[in-house]
Amino acid sequence: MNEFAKIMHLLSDPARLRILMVLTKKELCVCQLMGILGIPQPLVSRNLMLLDGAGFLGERKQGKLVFYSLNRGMDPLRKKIVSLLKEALKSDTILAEDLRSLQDCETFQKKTGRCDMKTLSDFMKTRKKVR
Amino acid sequence: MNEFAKIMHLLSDPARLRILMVLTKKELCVCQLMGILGIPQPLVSRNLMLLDGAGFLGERKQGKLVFYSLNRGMDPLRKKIVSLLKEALKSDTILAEDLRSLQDCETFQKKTGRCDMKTLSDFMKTRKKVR
DNA sequence: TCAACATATAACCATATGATTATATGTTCT
DNA sequence: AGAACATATAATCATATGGTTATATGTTGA
Repeated sequence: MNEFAKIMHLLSDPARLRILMVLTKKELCVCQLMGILGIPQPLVSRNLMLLDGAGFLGERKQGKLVFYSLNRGMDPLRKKIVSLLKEALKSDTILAEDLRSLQDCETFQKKTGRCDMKTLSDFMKTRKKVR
Repeated sequence: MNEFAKIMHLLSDPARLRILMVLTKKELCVCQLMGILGIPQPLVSRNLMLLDGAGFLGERKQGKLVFYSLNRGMDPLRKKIVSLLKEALKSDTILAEDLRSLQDCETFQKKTGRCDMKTLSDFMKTRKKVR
């Protein structure tokens, strides 16, 4: 009961929901998540730790970067929860915007080959203004 | 996104989860819930209001008593959430204990025909000691 | 080794929340 | 109408949490 309540609480924060949903689509590092979601780095990190600690994520280090992704080996309950989230947020406007930002971030990186916080977050800011 | 996060938060409290799960089995009034869950009345009331306000419950007044039950007309999302809760808490020990208390409460009321807070909550206390 | 960078952790504050106590509302029965 | 009772609401307090700022850790490359 209490364990399940804790999972629900974990998923009661929009920032964490957004992170989880974006990671559903693609493995991402912290700086990418910052840029895509427009959330400050310590907050992204902490929420990643929380989601990771609850068994939802996996991580992979590559040099300076730490890539987070959906944990492949989630237990059935968590899998069901993630399915429910996807379904529930299928037509969510904020998530839709996040996924567009993800696209933009990818094309930017393909062009520039860069993944540094400053360049990326500056780019994402201008991008949001353009729209 | 934010609306969904609010639903998650609603379900992040053990007391509310217990209330919702017990109401899954049977329509109950506030005093019955008090006795079964061992939760003080204002807390039961407030949590019922919250669950009701979020569309999970229906209520029916009968004299002094207010009976709450699962809302039949829940939207598909909420129905899925409730199914998930049932599944997730299928073998939860606290819920199992609550359901036993529900049984005891029913047999007590069949015998005595009473549903008053004092008698019921006194009985439930002795019952818990007996076990 | 030092500088630059990505990420993690710590410290802090304002706010939100759950639990409790007290009180109000509303119903039944005499 | 008044007493007894069931439920709802208000007030209060301690705690937990999200957001922010500052700092620490760890990696890369000069």
